[in-house]
Amino acid sequence: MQYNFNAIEAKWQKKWSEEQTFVAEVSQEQKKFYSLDMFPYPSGAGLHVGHPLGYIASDIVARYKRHLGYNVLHPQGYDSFGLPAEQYAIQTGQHPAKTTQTNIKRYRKQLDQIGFSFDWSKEVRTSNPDYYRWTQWIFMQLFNSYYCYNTHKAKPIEELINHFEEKGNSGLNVASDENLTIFSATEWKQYSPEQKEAILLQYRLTYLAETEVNWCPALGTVLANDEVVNGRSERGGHPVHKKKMKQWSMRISAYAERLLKDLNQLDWSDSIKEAQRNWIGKSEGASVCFKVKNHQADIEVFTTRPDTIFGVSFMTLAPEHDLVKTITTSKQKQAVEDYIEAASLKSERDRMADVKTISGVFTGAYAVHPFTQEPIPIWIGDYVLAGYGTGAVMAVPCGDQRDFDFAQHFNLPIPNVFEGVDVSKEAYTDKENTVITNSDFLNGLAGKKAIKEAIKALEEKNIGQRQTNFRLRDAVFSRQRYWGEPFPVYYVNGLPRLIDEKHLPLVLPEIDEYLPTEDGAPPLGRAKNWAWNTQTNQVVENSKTDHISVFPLELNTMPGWAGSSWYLFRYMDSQNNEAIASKEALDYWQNVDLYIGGSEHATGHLLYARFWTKFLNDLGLIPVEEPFKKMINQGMILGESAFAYRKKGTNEFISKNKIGNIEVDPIHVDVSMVNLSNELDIEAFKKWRAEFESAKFVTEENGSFVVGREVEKMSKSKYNVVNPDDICEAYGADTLRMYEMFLGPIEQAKPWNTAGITGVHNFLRKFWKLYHNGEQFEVTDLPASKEALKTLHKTIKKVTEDIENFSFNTSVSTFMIAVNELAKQKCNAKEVLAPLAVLISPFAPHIAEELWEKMGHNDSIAKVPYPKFEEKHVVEDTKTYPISFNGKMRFTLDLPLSLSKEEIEEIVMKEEKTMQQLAGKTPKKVIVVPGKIVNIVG
RNA sequence: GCUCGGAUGGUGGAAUUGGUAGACACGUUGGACUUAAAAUCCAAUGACCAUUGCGGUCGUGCGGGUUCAAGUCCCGCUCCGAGUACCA
Repeated sequence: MQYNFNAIEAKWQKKWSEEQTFVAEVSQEQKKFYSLDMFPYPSGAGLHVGHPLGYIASDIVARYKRHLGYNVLHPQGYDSFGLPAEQYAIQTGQHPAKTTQTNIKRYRKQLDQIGFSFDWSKEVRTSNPDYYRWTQWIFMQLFNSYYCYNTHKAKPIEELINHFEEKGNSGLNVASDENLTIFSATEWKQYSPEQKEAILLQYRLTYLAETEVNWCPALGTVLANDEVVNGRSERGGHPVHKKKMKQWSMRISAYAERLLKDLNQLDWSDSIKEAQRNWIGKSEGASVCFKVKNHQADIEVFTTRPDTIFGVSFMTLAPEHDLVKTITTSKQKQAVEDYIEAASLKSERDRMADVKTISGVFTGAYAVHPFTQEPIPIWIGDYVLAGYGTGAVMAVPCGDQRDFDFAQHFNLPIPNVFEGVDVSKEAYTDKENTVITNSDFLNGLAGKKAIKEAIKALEEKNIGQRQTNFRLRDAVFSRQRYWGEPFPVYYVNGLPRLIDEKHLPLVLPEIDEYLPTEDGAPPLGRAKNWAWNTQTNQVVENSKTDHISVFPLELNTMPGWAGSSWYLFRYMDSQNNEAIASKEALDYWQNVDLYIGGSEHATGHLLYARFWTKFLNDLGLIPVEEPFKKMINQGMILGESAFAYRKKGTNEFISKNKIGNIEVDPIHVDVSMVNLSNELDIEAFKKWRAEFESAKFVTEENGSFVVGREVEKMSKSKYNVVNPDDICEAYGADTLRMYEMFLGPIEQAKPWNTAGITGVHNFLRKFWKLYHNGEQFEVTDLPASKEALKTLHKTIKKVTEDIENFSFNTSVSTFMIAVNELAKQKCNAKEVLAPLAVLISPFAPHIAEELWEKMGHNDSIAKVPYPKFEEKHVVEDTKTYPISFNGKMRFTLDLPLSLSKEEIEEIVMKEEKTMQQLAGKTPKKVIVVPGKIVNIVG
């Protein structure tokens, strides 16, 4: 009988959906297991073959846990706000909601076709008002909270107001902006409501602040670093420069210590935890205050090496540092301004990455060394970043390589403060093994002791103090985009007010074009109805704005990570209209037992979700402090990107072999427009984007246009996406599932390649044939042979271990070996074949269901108890020993496992082949490891 | 640059604690079946030397080291991938 996978798979997918096989409800009698995937962004390119890799793995575990008797929550949804839909809207004029809807439909069809055991009744979409209502609600809770360092918890802002009313703002140990003005209770009471609100914003967990952005005047918008290439916009090649903008920020830095500490309790890979540790970047040291000569100003720096303070020979400020303009001398003014202008064109990443080009300008001003009172020249240099620490460093060239390089480049002195160390060629950065010299009271001290003494002196002289710094910056939360959650905020006299909870969701308004306004306001500035009437609590026409009862609404929207920071809780009770989820559901499902997704989210999504979880826990809204207990990071399935090369600054494309010395920018082209010989379909390319319609092409002699290829992340923005649909069609979902697992370790990245898929497909056909005799289904009730039972139990053991270790590729191999063996043994005993079907059902659920049904069962295989491994079927009494000479295996010998070390040695030494190998020589040593190996050393 | 990964046959990969390197597949080659093809089945397949058989040498990105024994541990590199704070 033919293995008709298309029919079988359609049949069972329909059945699972009709019978709601995988719907999970809170059940106090059953232990829970929450298996979650990072939900997809429904891109126009469709689900690509990289997505299912993780989904298949989590589905295998979900199905496996059901066999073990767990109540499994395994939901799926869509991260459906985001830039690509908006970009598409700009290009085509279609509403992002509409294209998103279309894309979701396609994703759903593709997901269904792979046979996942998702509970679709719990689906969420971050762009649904029913969902983002709660995202807005959480934003409001953040706005209404501050962070107390004494209790290590977020607290209602009212408590802070009470404190202000009683004691002013001194003596508080709470998270806030820097540069606070200290006020008394009396002063607080005299402040106007506007002044009070401005002060409170300095404490709220989400607040407005001036932040630097990449501003592209031609596009009238802010660009991600990603979208800026060599100081120009990726789209259109327009100039981009740094600009300060007032934006919402999230005070994640308040949680830095907890985010760091609680990593220890997570069952995540060490590498991801390490990445988060480094991202949070806790460093201990001191803040030091340098006076500026002939100015009132102070420059504050943070250093982890206060012990080297006598090695300071200059200071470097970020070009954007506030003081630069005031301290620069008239003589240096022009040079400094030019430098600032040049630096504003560079991206932060370029500034960090480019250590070879050393640049900087002297401001003409001097600081005063706090101990020696010597003047220290103040420079600006783009290796110092404004958003980092205080945006200023005390440069110690003998102890820091970047400072050293800077000093050497500009001929600045390099005083040595390390005893017996040569610093003429490079800086000496070892903290521990050094003794300080040329440093007054620090002379002769070493390591931690020197640091401690330095800090003590700084504190005594009141010019600095011990300080713990975090690299983690507060997260900018505003986007100048249309397709995101609107802020539930309106402005009274320029200060933010929240609309009342009752009136959520604040629904995204309609606009005529998805572009910024002519005067550079975000797209929501185009909305005709985007003002808030505080009388009726409704969105009304902008023209009604009177700043008395009708006020303008916020024009920014929230970033992509807002909706994904808490979605795991919404799945528990996704239809709830009263709360993010019911208490009952939150208490039962707790948090995610297994989270599978890419490690590229290591420091983005995974940190923000932890932050929001902790915050919601602080408010008592959820019972857990961490969202994801265990996580597995699937390696990326990489795509082969295609590039067309555009001559710099033109709209002329040059075929790969014609480039020669011409300077070109590589531009991603959609892989679907490129054939197997790497030739581009020029007509399709021209139609692809308006800007290419008038492009010119330099082709090869034969008229073809050749593109470049590179293996990269598979991503819509790289236009290199390959879909799983064709594979399901040609080989079936079970084959796709097993093939993706067979490709290699789940955590390892690999380029997509379908070369081996027939092997897996053939395996499933062989598996099917085990249960058949020619055209007839044939499984007998006769007892199985000893060998067959051995094969089965060996397989149970290995596959189970592999699932527990997330080593799915080796379980597929194990199934292949089992089927090869059972086929050889001509086994068709139900005693073996029934448990085998259960064993394979997490991997290939459709074929397993079908065979299970044929074996006479009416119910789904999904919740059938997992087969039990029995040791007695697999015990071995002999071992094939490798006999090595000097570590090289020469022959093998079958010996009983019961033999002792001495007995083994005796037998081996008597063996004729041993004599041959030794050729009359006496061995120096014989190493016998029973059950493992014999090694004879000559 | 910095942070985190990775590198094993022609290809994807396997190898529990350091203990027979290359399981399982793909591909290739040869054979069976067939009028033929497909499908299926059987055999060989790391490289090199030898080949009548027994065998031997080299071999896990590169260079060192530890060990009776290293793909695995240590030190130093090279190349590739991811992240780098507005792609998601």
